Amino acid sequence: MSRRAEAGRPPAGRTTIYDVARVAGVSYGTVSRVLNGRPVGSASRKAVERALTSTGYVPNPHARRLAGARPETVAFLHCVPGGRVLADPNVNTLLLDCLRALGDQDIMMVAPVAGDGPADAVTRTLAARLDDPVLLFSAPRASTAVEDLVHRQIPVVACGIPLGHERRVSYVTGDDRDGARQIVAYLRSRGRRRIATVTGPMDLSGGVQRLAGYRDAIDTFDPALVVHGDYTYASGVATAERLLRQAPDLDAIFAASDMMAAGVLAALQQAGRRVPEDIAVTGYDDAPIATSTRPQLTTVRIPWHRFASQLTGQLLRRLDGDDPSGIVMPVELTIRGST
Amino acid sequence: MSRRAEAGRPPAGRTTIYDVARVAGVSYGTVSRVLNGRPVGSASRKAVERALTSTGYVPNPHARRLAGARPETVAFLHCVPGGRVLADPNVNTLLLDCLRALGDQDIMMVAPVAGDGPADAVTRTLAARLDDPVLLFSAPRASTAVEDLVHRQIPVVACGIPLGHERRVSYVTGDDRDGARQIVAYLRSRGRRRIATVTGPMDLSGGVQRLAGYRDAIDTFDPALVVHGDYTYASGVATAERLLRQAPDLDAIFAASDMMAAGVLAALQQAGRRVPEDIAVTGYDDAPIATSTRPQLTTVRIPWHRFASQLTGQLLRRLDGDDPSGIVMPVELTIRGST
DNA sequence: TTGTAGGCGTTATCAC
DNA sequence: GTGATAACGCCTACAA
Repeated sequence: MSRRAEAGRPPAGRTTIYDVARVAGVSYGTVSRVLNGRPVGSASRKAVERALTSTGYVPNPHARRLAGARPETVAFLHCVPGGRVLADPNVNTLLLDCLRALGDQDIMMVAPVAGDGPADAVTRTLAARLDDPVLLFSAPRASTAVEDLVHRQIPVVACGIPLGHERRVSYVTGDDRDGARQIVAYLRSRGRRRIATVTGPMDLSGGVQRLAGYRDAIDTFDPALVVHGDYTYASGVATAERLLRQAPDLDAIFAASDMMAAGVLAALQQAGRRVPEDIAVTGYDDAPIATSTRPQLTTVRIPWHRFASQLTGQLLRRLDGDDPSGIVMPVELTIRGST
Repeated sequence: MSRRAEAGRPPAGRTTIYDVARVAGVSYGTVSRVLNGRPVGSASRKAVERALTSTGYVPNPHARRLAGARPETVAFLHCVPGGRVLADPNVNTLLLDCLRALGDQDIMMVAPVAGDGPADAVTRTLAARLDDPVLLFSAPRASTAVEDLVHRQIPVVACGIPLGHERRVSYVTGDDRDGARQIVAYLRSRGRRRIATVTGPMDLSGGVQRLAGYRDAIDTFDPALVVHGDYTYASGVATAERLLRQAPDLDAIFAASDMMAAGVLAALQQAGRRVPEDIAVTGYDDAPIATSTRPQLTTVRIPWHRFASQLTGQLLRRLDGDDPSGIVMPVELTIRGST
């Protein structure tokens, strides 16, 4: 006796492939073939299609997965504290593009919902129960969540290099080191000599690499010219104030994100310094805000659309069984009024 | 030959219940029993537990579902235009509570991710691919998404009465009609005679019922005293301005949400009307904002915590196979300075 | 082109 | 208590 019957109320089981087969007068194999677009005689095909709509058949995704079909949903995981809100415009852009591309493949995106708490703990909890392939954003080096996902053999594609897991998860990243190098070199070419930098988080590849590029390009390294931010506007304001105190003679600030650069701009204005006359300012990302500050930001443009398409490409490849791999996108200097 | 093998790389199949059984030296039935907390001899149990950790076993949720196990994830569906952001503080509160309660049952919550577009179209797209039980917020009367979910026999629990589907989806709602009645009656008892109302959307039960309660409680109905909002602050501002124009002699405004009431307050101050001296204002919900306006809002308190626990209760019952049912929560008047 | 036997990893129901 | 053994719904070789 089926459990459903045992439960004591109308069977009401969803209609299965078998029901459809019976109605159509063919074998269930044929129905499956129609469902998967395999060659089928036009007579049977027609019969099946009729039966399909007349019975209101809906496939059971679990049975599908169990039988080895490709996952039809991917999870979007953003490892930021209080991470439910998509404050990051870059992520937003990427997300929309990916959504569209995945939709074309009949794959939907889903985001695990979490309460509040320490970022890593929350992320880990979420990851622990995930079963779908994961699109990963902002995973810090120490993330135990990634560890867990990899161990459970869940395909992961990261945006940016997943520090500590470079070989086990696929990723797409901009060439951060080169971008930073370019922009700092440009500042020097314009005569700037005391160039400070506001870095991103040092447990994210972007933070590390953009700092590395900065060091590549400057002449002599002065610790007083380096302060650490977290990509947010607020941290741009705070770090700029600190820089002005500890290195009042600086003549340029390279912020590792446009959001921070905007904060830097605000702080400088507050302090009565003129941009770019007294101090040149640059950002990174070419986010929407880069053109709405005043002056507009010189920055490094990341090709977001191609970036997104590479991301979904990586994801689809992993779904098809390919091994993890990394892709580095070239970036390009974009000069505006802030320098 | 399995597709995995066919793909030409190490099988690497996740460890199954069979593997565990082999390692533990018991039958896989026993492993399953341990996994599900059924009675098992302490010797075997110990062996299984050891094997479980030594093999790093992780259950396959699809197989589980297919075999009839209870769903371990529910979907959170919010039918608002551009619905990704949780701007609504009430929803937020409910969500956190539900999250916790469901977590206790080892159920996780997931939100389908959508791009932009007309609310109903987006919602429908999302719903169409959902397979988990759904926690539904703000579903308008005409929602085709609900139609689809119900047809596919997916358990749905709504917050508020799902107009048009009252009998086929479970719900929890506050007693909106009674709440509105109470608050308007209170206004009258304080001598107010020209009482206007800013309603919620008329395709949501809250909008309809709170208006009905208003009509129950007033003396004579004057269409000039009724304007429609959409629960947002902005609509509170706009509708208040309209009311002042079309009924300059009003002496009270009952807004169907605290957010709108806050907007009304702002508009009245702008217009130079004193609250409560010239015009009394009330809200609905007892949202956080109700105590941060000035004056604070007289409002109708919905017992959010009990509400949330009823919501998850309804959900769990549906998961256990119970039929859909509705629960109406009593509400209570909360008097503050705005009246 | 079409039907049929496995198998995917669990749960639940049997006998033992 | 414990071990076999059917489901669950679908996909895919393989045989016809």
